[in-house]
Amino acid sequence: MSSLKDQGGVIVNETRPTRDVYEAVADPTRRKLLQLLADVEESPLNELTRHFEMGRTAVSKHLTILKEAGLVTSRRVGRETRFKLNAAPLKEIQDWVAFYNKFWSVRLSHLKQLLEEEEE
Amino acid sequence: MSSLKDQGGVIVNETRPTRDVYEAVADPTRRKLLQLLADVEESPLNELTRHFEMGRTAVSKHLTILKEAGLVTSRRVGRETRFKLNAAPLKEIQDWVAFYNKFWSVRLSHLKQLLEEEEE
DNA sequence: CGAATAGGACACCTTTTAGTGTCGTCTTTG
DNA sequence: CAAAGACGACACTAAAAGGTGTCCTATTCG
Repeated sequence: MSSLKDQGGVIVNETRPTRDVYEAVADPTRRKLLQLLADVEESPLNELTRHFEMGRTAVSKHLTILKEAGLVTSRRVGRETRFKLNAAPLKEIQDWVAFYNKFWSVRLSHLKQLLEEEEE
Repeated sequence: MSSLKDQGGVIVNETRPTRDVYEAVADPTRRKLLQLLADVEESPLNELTRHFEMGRTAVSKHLTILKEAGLVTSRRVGRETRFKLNAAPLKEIQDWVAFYNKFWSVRLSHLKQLLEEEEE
């Protein structure tokens, strides 16, 4: 499924993302996985699973989804599969949310005025 | 339904969010709704529905979810219900994603080196 | 007033999600 | 080399998500 093209180089672990990054990040378990991988920079499934109250299979599925979104890469090392964070796709979310920044700023300036008028 | 507790406070249109903002934003339809509301600043269900290829009921459900996440507020005006953007809860996402910023920055510094070696 | 418009409230359906457990295979290690 | 460890691949399940259509009530408007 995911082609491992290692041409001289660097990561290239997956075909371009097949899964919406917003969706990938919607689940708390998956956010926690990203967090864990941010700390250790590489970790096998077994180790990751230890931090959750669910089975290995479930965690594996979550990691698959993260991979589909391009948020993690994996490589086999001996009998274990090591996962690694790839935060780049999160840029899409950052750009998206940045647009709305102005709205909650504006809102705060209106707020004082609002409070002096009334409440609903 | 939604209690208006104004205890010394601010905004206050809904009981505190009962729905994960990440989840609320995971659906493309709901992101488009936020977009639409960003443009017009207030719009009735009927008008919003016009921009989608789904029934009024479906759009209404999406708006309910956005409300539960605190991302929109609504008020009845005559026979219509007008919805309004409240972007503030998105701050949580912004803060969250900001943390990962450093990871793709690091990546970018590797990129230049990468480009000088080859391209795919 | 009566028709049309806007929308809430359900009941219902199909697909996806998020889990589980089991089995087989490869890798390590005593 | 045999047992244990780490996974991938299924098959399966319960619940949630994302739609639909229908009915009923308020509100507007000719």
